[in-house]
Amino acid sequence: MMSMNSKQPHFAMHPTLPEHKYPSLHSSSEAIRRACLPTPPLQSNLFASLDETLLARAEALAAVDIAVSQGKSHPFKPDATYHTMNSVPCTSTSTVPLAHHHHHHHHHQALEPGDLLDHISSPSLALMARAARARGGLLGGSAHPHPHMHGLGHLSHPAAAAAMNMPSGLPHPGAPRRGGGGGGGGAGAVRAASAAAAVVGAAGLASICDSDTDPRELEAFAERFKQRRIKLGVTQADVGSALANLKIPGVGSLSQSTICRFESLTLSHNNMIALKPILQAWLEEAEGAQREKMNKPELFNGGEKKRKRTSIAAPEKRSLEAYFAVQPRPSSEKIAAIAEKLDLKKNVVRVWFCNQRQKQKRMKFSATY
DNA sequence: ATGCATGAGCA
DNA sequence: GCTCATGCATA
Repeated sequence: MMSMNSKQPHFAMHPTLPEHKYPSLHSSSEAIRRACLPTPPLQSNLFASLDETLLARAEALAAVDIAVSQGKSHPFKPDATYHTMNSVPCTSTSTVPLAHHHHHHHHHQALEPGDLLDHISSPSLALMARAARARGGLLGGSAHPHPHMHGLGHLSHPAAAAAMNMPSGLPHPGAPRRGGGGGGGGAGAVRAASAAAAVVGAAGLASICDSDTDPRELEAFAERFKQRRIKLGVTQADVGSALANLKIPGVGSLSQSTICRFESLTLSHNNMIALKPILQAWLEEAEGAQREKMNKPELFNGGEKKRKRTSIAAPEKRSLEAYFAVQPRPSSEKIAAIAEKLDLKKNVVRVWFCNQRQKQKRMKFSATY
């Protein structure tokens, strides 16, 4: 009972590419908070059980974290906006990889994690930190052909793999556009599209070149895109649904969210690279035919059930952040414990951690220039 | 503009 | 069960 999608068949091509991901870096607030995350004073002293102790400490940490953030005037803004500005001479031509950054270090060692998370901890923490760092740091124009490290490489197709040496992007084919209600049109499938594009290369969209992978180029494009889009008087949602009209094989529509994220570079590097050619194609089309705007009056459905967004209250969120600082990847048991402690559904907590991790990986590099 | 969520593919 | 790309629902 819940979502039924099937609005359209998913394409079975998995483009997937195991690219690497770039460092994450979020910017502002997060960076700040991390930077300032001082040593938590640890004031909690009431423990009943191990879990309780852990939780209490983590929460205490959270409190500290908050205090610090607030002091800076920032409670905690997740992904901030990066804005790399252009302090760089932009040499976006192949060979010029940018420096990347792997700044990914947290330092909440002030409090011993091991201490906190007894079971999980110690060794695992080190490992994870390492792993996280390993994947980070690339991007830039550097062509670091990572075979694929963690679980990302869905490179399953030899053909695709062979075809793509460059960053292609879009990993999976399936499209989760269920429920339809909403807003837009729902039908797209960019992923497949990009796969196709990648494979076919210059067939339809622009071929992917080194320059396309340059973060600076992406940033510049995103900016131009937004500017021109606005000039055309088109909303993000309009762009999303209009993509389906491009009839690019495999490319369907995208949501306002995605367009927004593209413009603000709140997407992963690979995702940015995959979407760029598609949006560029739309932009050219739209500007070419600036006279007609198509609207798809395809409104439909009226009886789907709407998803209700669960909202995690501030206090709980703070606790979660504290846990996250100590252990970004809690075990199932740990998640269950946390969920119970915070009186949240386990799945909600699990998803929260997933999303948190994903956020940390978004583009928004802080330029290491 | 973002938070919470789904779902595909992979391990 | 994770990662990733995306999306609905919302503030």
